Amino acid sequence: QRDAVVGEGGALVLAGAGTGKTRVLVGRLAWLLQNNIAQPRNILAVTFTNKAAREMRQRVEAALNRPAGALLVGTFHAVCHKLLRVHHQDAKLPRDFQILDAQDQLAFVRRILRDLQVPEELFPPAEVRGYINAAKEAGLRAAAVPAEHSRARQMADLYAKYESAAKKEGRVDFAELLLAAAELLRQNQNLREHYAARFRHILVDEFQDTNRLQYDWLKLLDSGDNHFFAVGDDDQSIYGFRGAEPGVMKKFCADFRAQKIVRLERNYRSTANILAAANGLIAQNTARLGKTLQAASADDGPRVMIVRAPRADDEAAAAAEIIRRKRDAGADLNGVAALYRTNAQSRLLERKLTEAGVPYRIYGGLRFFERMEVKNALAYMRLAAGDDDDALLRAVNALPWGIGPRTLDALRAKNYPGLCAAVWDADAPKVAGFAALIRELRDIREKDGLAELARAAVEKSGLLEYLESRPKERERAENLRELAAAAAEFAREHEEGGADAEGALETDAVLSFLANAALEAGDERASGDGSAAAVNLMTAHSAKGLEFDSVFVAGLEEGVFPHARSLESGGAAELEEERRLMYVAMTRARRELFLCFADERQLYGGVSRNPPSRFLEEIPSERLANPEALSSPSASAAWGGVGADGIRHGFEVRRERPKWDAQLAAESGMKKRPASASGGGAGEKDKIGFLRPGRVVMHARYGRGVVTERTGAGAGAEIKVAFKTAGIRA
DNA sequence: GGCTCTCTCCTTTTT
DNA sequence: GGAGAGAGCC
Repeated sequence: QRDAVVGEGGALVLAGAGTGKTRVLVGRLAWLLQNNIAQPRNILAVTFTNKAAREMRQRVEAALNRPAGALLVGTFHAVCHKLLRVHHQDAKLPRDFQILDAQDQLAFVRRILRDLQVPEELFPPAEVRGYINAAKEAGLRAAAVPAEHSRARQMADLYAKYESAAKKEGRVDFAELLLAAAELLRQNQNLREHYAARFRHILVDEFQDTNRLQYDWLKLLDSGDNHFFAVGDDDQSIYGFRGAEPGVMKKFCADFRAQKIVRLERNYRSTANILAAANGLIAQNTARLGKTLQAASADDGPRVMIVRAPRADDEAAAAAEIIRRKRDAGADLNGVAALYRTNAQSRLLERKLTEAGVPYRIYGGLRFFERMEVKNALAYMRLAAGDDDDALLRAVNALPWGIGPRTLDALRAKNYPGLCAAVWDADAPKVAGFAALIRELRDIREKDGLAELARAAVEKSGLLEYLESRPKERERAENLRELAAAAAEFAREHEEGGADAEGALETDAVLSFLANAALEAGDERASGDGSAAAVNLMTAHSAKGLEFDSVFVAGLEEGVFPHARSLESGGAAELEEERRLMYVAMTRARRELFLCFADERQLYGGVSRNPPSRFLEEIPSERLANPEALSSPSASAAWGGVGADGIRHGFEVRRERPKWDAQLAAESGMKKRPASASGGGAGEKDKIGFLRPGRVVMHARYGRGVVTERTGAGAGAEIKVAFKTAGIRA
C-alpha cells in the first residue's frame, strides 16, 4: 500500500479484493496534499458511484483534518455535467439543459418513434435506446456509426433523429454527458489545455469498469506531463455487459505513461480458506493480468460449506435456518448476506426468512427519485422550469385530468412546435385547467423558489390528495412528502453552499435540484427497517465493494449461476465474466462462506433440474468442508460443518427426492399431453414449446444438456442446448 | 377516459 | 411465476 501511495509519477495499482484499495486512494490524495505536491484544485479523482465519491472526500478530509475545498471528486458523469454547465455555450447546449435518466430516455425514445410513426414491434424502444447508448459509449455519433446492413442503417437513422431532437429540446442523456464533454475538449484546444494543465494529478477508481468513452475522455486530459493514477482489479470486472472494456487495464501503462505497476495481493478481509477457494476459482480464467490473494490473517478459518438441497425452497429454508441459529447464538445479522445471480431469486429467501422469523433487508429496488410518484411530481416541477413535452405527458397521465390519447392527438393535430405550446393555447376547459395549474407553478417558482415549488408540485397539483384518498397508496403519499422535504433541504444547502470550485456556476436551485435528481437517484433503497439488525439480500453485482462476516451464495446451478445467457454463445468471454462475478461474491466473506444449490427449482414457471454449477467444481476441494455433497446427487440433504461461531450446524431437509427417471417420464408425458393437438405439426409445436431455456433435456448421443435458447415458434422453432461434453448444439 | 383482463417475456446495473 | 404492456369493456 505504501509503495502505491508514495511517489510522484503515474501508476497502475492492481488491487485485489479486500487489499485496501480505497485506503490507497485516500492515502494517495492525502499524501499529495500533505506534502504540498499538489494543491486541491490540481487534483481530479474520478469514481463510478456517488457513494464512492462521497466516501472518498470524507475520508480524505478526515485524514487531513480539514476541508479539501477545491479538490474535485466525483463520478465521470458528475464531473462531465459540471464541465458542460460551466461551458454550455462552447458545448452548444442551452443553459438549462435537462438530464435524462434511464427512464426519461426510454420515454423520449418512445415519443420519437411515435412521431416518426415507427412501429414499436419492429423497433422496440428499449433496443433502440440500447443501441444509442452503446454507440455513444463507444464514442460514436450517428454519422460515424457503421451501418452495413439495412437494420443497422435504420438504427443509425433513428439515432440521428434522436440526436437532433435531443439537441433541439436540450436533452442530455447519461452517455451524452460524457460524449458531449469529450467533444467539448476535443473541439476547444484552449479548454483542453486549460484543464489538462490544471489537473496535475488524475486518480481513477474501479478502472476495470471504464468504457471506451471514459477512457478517451481521460486521454483528453493528458497534458503530456501530468500524472495518472489508476486503481482497479481485472478479476472484478463484472460490467462488460454495459460497455466496460476489459482491455483497458492492459493498455493503461503505455497510454498514460505510468511508470510503475503495484500489485496489492495481501488481503485483509477474508480467511485463508476463503481466499484459496476464490483463488482456485479465478485461476480458471485465461484473460487476466494475474494476481493471487494472500491472507493477512494467520487463521485459516472454517472451510467453505456446501449447502445442497433437493429443491430450491429447501435451499432457501436451509439458509434461513442456519441464519436463524446464528442469530440465536448471538451473531449480528447485519454481518450476514445472502447473494444471488438474479433479483427474482430473492423471493424464496424472503419467504423462508420470514417463516424463520429472521428480519432482512433487500437492496436493489427502485431508488427514491426513480419511483413513479416521485417522477410524477418531478414532471410537474420540470414543467414549471420550462416547456418539456415528456414531462407534460407524464404529468397529464399522473392524475385523472380528463386528458387522454384522443385529446392529445387533437392537440398534436394543431401543428404547434410542440405539445406544450399547443396546451398553453388550448381553450378546451380540461386542457385549460391543466395549463392554469402549470402557470401557477411557474409563478411560484419565480416568486418563491425551489422549496415552495416542490410543495406546490406535490400539493397544488393534486398528487398528494389523490394518493392520500387511497388507503393502499399511503407509502407513495409519504414519498411525496419526503420529496418536498428533500427539496426544502436542498434549497437550504444551495443557498448556503452557493459557489463551488468553479465559482457560482449554477445559480438556479430548481435546475440544480432536477439535475441532481437524475444524476444521483438517491441511496439504493433497502426495503424494510433501515436501522434494525437484518440479513442483507442482494445480487452479486450489488455486493461489489461490500463485506460481511458470513456470506451465502444461492442458486449455484448451471443455468442460474452461471446464467444460461452466458452459456448460449459458447464464447469464453461471457462465462469468464460470470466466473469473475462468482469470485466477487465469494470474496465478500470475511469468515464464513456457504455455497448453496438445489437439485431442482422452478424456473420460468416450469420445473428445472440443473447440475451443480461448474464453479463449485473449480474450487479446490480441500477448502470445502463437505466436498462429498457435490458428488452425491442422491444425498437427502447434505450439508454440515462447524461455523465460525464454533457451533456445529446440522439441518436436515426431509423430503422425498423425485427420482430422475420418474421426472423424465413425467416430462415426456407432458409432451404428448394436449388433447387438442392433432397431427404432427401441432404435436411438434407443443413439444418445442415445452423446451424452454433453463430446461434440462436428455439427448440420445450427447446425454444431458441444458436448453439455452429458443428461436421462432411452432414447427419452425429451433432450440440450442448446452451439453457438458459436446458443447452447444442447435 | 379509466379499469381489468389476457398475452408475452424473461440477467446483471450506475450514471 | 409474475411483471408489464396492450386490448377490451364499462
